[in-house]
Amino acid sequence: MKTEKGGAGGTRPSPGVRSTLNRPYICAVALALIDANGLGNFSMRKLGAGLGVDPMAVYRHFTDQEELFDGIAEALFDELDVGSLPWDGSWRAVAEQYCRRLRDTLLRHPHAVSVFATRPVRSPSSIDTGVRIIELLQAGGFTPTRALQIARCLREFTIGHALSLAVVRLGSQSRSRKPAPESPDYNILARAADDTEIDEHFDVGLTALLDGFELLIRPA
Amino acid sequence: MKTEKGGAGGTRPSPGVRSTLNRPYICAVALALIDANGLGNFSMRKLGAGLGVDPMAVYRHFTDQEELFDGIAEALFDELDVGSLPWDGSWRAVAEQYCRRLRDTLLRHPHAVSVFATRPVRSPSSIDTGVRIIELLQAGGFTPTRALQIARCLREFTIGHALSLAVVRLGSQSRSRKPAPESPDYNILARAADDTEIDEHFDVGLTALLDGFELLIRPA
DNA sequence: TATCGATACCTACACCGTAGACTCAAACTA
DNA sequence: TAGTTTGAGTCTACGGTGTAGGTATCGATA
Repeated sequence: MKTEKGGAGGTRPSPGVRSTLNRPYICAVALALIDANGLGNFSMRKLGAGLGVDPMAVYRHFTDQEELFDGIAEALFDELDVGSLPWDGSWRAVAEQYCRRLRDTLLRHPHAVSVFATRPVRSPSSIDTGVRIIELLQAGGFTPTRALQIARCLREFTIGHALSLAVVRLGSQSRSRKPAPESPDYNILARAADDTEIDEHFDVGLTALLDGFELLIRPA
Repeated sequence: MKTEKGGAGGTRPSPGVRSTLNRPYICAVALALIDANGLGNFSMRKLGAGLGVDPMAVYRHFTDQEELFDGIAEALFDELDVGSLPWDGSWRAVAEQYCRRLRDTLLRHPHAVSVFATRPVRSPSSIDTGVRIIELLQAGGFTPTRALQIARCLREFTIGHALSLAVVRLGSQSRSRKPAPESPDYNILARAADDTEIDEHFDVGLTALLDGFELLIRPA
């Protein structure tokens, strides 16, 4: 086991025998492992195995596990494909689509949501997106300060929602199930919950938030 | 070191020489350790040391670390003191105070926010609070389904905000600082950020959210 | 006093992140 | 072409982790 194990490189020159590892590819494999086995079952050693490489090889490309996780968060952000947002439309359309895509992307990787939620993403494309959204909000009539506040609120609501949903979905596979309707524990909360899909409230919250922001520039 | 080490019990009968461990006390010590040293430096062994007890003693009271963290989350929730919320006031007043207190409590324990954010809290007092808030929302004119959705949105926004803020505050102690104003990286985002305290937007978002919800029962 | 249950202790195991020294082939220099 | 450098990947090893399983000790009960 020396030089075969083909497929270590994403877009590297010599495609034949063995291209070198690179950050995006390592992140993609790490994310796939987390998706498949859960964050708790992820380790640098298993990542090495998944890459067909010595565990320490990863440390040539990332100083530590923390930095690897930063890379995974950036990969998740890139999966949004912000470039295809309706940048020509209203601030509201962009904000809505941005939040929806962020939510959908995160929920596609429920085991990795907490990785994304627990660090600030500072990749160029992420910063650039932030700038564009704020410019759009300013063009829509918000002050610079207000625009920044709104952008932060939207992001935090969306991440909070995705994290909460991922936690509930993954937890209900192994944790306590809900009580039967005859039980005294079947209270008003449970009854309402039975009538409500657990993820239906995102639209409600997002709309409320956007409506509320609109009141700031167009008072009723 | 056998039977002294006084102070192992919170509100236990025999206060003299050595009372037994109990869940609330263990959680309180664990939380204090996390506050002091960070989540990454916490371990069951260090908890044992902090309690003045063998590390395995904790396993008499919690089946594993996960369950201990569940207990910590419950302890954080209890710190809210939901009993003293203005339950006689409007749904809006209660919702606002609830979110504010949740936020303040979490930010008092920045290293523990992710512990709270990554599990559903199912303690009786937490469930009871959920029920009361939903009843109040229904009394305010929302349908049961809508009430549940609103409660979830408020909770998720608040947690998302607290998590994001905690991450930024803790991260900026050791991570990259912001660029100087002359730098080409000092873009519109950084400029707006300089004029905006990082935590000033919570009120903006919360107000927008509540305004938006109000539109559902009192259309403009 | 004898018994028992709960509580805390101890040992040990498998696994973790990663520091530091290594091999070895490709790339550059003379 | 011969010699050298560089850098990716390997190997070993260390101190730490969660926790399973067995043991000792103490208070309450019979």
